[in-house]
Amino acid sequence: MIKEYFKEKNIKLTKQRELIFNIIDENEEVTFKDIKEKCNNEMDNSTIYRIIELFLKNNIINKTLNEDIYYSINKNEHKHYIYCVKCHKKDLINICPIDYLNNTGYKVLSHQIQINGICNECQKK
Amino acid sequence: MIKEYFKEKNIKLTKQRELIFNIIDENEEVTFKDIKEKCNNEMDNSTIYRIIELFLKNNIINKTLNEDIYYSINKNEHKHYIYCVKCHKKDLINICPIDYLNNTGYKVLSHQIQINGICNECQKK
DNA sequence: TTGGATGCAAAATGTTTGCACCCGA
DNA sequence: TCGGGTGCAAACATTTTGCATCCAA
Repeated sequence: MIKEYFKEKNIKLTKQRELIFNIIDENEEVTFKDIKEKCNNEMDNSTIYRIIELFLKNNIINKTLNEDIYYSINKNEHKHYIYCVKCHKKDLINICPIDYLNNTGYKVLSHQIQINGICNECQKK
Repeated sequence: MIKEYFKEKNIKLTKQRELIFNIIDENEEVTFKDIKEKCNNEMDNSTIYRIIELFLKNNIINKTLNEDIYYSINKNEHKHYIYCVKCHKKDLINICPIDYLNNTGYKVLSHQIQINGICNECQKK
C-alpha cells in the first residue's frame, strides 16, 4: 500500500524513504533526532533531511513547532492538542479549524494548531 | 508603559530589550533575521537570542512556524491566517480556537494556528 | 555600588551542498 | 541499464556558552 501511495505521487520507493515514513507513521509526532535514533543512527543526516524535505513538499508529512520541531503524517483523520507548559502533558481538544473555513476559497493542504497553557493540576501547585 | 509592563514581570528594562520589543510589536511577525536587520546589525546574536528566550519564557511573545520561525507579541486582540503555498499571500480567517476551549481546565497562555492551502486564484492557474 | 545584561570570541549544533558510487524501476 | 538517491566529507548557518566589561536600579 505504501508502494502505491508513493507511485501515485511519483516518488521512487527506496528503503530509506520507506523506513522514515514508517517511523513517522508509527510514532505520531517525531523530531529529527527521534528519526535518527530509530534508524539506529545508520542513516546519514543529509539523507534524512532530504527525505523530510521531499515528504513536506509532497504533503506527506506536516512540520509543527512545540518545544522542538515535530513531524507527523498528514492524514485526514487527525487530532489537536493543548499542551501544559509545566508538566508537559497534552490533552485532546475537540475542535478542528478546517471545519470552520467557510468561503475562503482555499484548498487546504495542511494545518496545525498549537495551544500552550497550564493544566488544572499545575494551576493548583 | 513598556516600563511598567516590564516592571510587572520583574524584568530589567535595557535599551536592547526595549528595542527588540518595539521591533516585534511594530512588525507583527518577524524572524530572527528581521530583528537583526532592524537593529542595523548592531546587536550581538547572542544578545538577541537571549532576549527572545526571555520574552518567550515570560509569555511576552509567541514563536510560530511558517516557512521560517516567526515571533510576534502575545496580545489578547489577534488574528489568524491561511497561507497560500503557491503565491504566498495570506488571508484572514474568522475563527479562533480558544473560543472553543470548553472545560479543558487549562489556563491558555498562547496559541497559534497554521493553515496552508492553495488560494482560489492559484487553483485556476 | 552591584548583580544581572551585553558583547565578543569560540565552541557546539544543525543544515546544506558537491560529488562519487549505488540501487530501484 | 541509467537516472535519480544515498553516503561521505566539507562547507555553511544557527545557536549556545564562558568570560570580561558595562549599565540600570
